[in-house]
Amino acid sequence: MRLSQLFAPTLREDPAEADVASHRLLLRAAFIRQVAAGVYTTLPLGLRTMRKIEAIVREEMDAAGAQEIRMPILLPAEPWKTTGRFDLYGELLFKLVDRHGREMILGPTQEEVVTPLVAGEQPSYRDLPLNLYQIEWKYRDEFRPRFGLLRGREFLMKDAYSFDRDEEGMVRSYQVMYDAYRRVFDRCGLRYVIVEADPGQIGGGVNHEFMARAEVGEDLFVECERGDYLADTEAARPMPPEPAAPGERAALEVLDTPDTPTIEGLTRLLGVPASRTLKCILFDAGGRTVAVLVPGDREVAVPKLERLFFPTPVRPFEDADFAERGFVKGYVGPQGMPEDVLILADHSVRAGADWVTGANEPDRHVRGANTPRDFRVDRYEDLVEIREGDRCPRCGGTLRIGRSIVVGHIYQLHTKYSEPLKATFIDEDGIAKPFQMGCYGIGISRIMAAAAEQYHDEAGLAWPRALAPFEIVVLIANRDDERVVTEAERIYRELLDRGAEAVIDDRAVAAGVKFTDADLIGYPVQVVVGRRGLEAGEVDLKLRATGERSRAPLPDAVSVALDLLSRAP
RNA sequence: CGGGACGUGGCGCAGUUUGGUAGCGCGCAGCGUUCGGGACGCUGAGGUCGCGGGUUCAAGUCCCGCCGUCCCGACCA
Repeated sequence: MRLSQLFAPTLREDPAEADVASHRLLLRAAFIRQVAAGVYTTLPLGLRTMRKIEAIVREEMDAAGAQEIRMPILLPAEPWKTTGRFDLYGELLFKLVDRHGREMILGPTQEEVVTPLVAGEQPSYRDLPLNLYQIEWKYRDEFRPRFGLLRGREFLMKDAYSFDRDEEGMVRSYQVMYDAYRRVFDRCGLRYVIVEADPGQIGGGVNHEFMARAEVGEDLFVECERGDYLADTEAARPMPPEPAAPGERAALEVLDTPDTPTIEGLTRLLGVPASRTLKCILFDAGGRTVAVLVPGDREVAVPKLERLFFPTPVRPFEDADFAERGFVKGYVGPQGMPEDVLILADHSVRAGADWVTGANEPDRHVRGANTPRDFRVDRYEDLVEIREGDRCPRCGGTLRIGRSIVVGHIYQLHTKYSEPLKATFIDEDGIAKPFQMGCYGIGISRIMAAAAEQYHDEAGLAWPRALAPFEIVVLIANRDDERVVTEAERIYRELLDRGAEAVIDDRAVAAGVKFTDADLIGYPVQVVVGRRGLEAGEVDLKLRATGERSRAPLPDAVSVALDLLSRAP
């Protein structure tokens, strides 16, 4: 490719709308342009990088026995109502109505399409296992698109779906994908971790997230300092603390605490640490009242609670609920809870005693609350949001929190979709059974942004070889010198002949512009052909990743450049 | 959806406080000089100041409404 012909309008200054490095640099280096909030055009350079990611994914998916198909983006809403995801996704779904008044959506994933597709062929157990995948645009009407490609409303995703006759097969298919995913992210050169995660709106059971480490990442994970535990913060379960030693307990005492509905106010008024207070948070789970107890310095992890009640929806009490069900907002305590209220406590509550908590009347709290004397706990569960410093569930070591970008997520779905969609196969015993399914996503466009986050410096992008739009740039430093141009063209030709993805910067711009653009776009290797070098019979080379510069005699320029490329990350 | 900010040539910004000729840098076009890390001179093109309404002799500037974009939060791959 000749840069004089490439549509690559680089920007000299940082665009006003971009904040994070990947967004800023992908715009400046002419990989993408914004069209609307969370919607982007991919320019030639960006397209090349994205296709490299696609190619890696295709190769690994095909090698793992998956078959590529292409499904529509525009989908009827009906099957989504059948599986319940129409309401579950809610506002996050892009919805539209066609001229006949039919409800349609733009697909955020495609379980509702692929499941009937496979079931429609009335397959036999002999046709299984089956794994179908596609690489297509996905749509989610995010509340707040941000960080460029990292959270767009339109994004390119590889989604795969496995169909098995039994759970054992499904787990096997899952494992095959798990291994394929590791190869994909290894080949992309990403620094990543694999964690147990929360299934979110896809639902189902066992699932893993592949998280690219990044300071700007929106997803938090915990890792043990000793390296034996990794988990998404939403799924992480800290080691429960030691139960409080048995012994004498304080008497229950009612205190006047006017105008202190918050833990913060309470600690100030009474001079006790928040960890000695007991938070009693009320939820509604399908009409039933659920009280959740956690120490005052901790937060309830709502996703954990939701999983406990899945598929029954759980929501926090609203103001009206308090009044209707006879609770005093800001002064709720577990003592004297009605029998039909389910009281759940986090394991950490076991570690405390003589709690300060709400008295269930306005402007009053109690001190010295103890279970089972003063209140009951129906069940102890893991219900707190994990935080830095919690103990590792495996070894008791200290847990740290890291930030990351989720680039892949795989799920064991069991019959979550096949059952409601009545998607069955005929088993060996002649009986129709629902498929055991798994689904597997990779954010293609997000990988490009995640890699940009991991591979950049002040000067611009510095792609790992596998993702670079071009591998080598041949830079003509003196365009007016015929010998320089001739040599540069010769080196460029030879590089192409030897299979390198080379580009020649033959633009009629100052050499400085070419250097700056080369650093900004991030070709792994730069070959500079100029008068100064030619006079010494040499070309200059630069390895973008390290900034390392070297020289090579003219006749060896091509092989030295290729050698340097092979050393690129 | 709650809080905040912004919207002025292609890009980055000033001008809005105190209403009165629409500016700067970069980029773009032409000519000349330059030519190894974003050169220089001269000439030139390019703006319904996000949109609509209102106040005023007069609105980029004041008022009202809307739209768009970004940041924080809630939510989420």
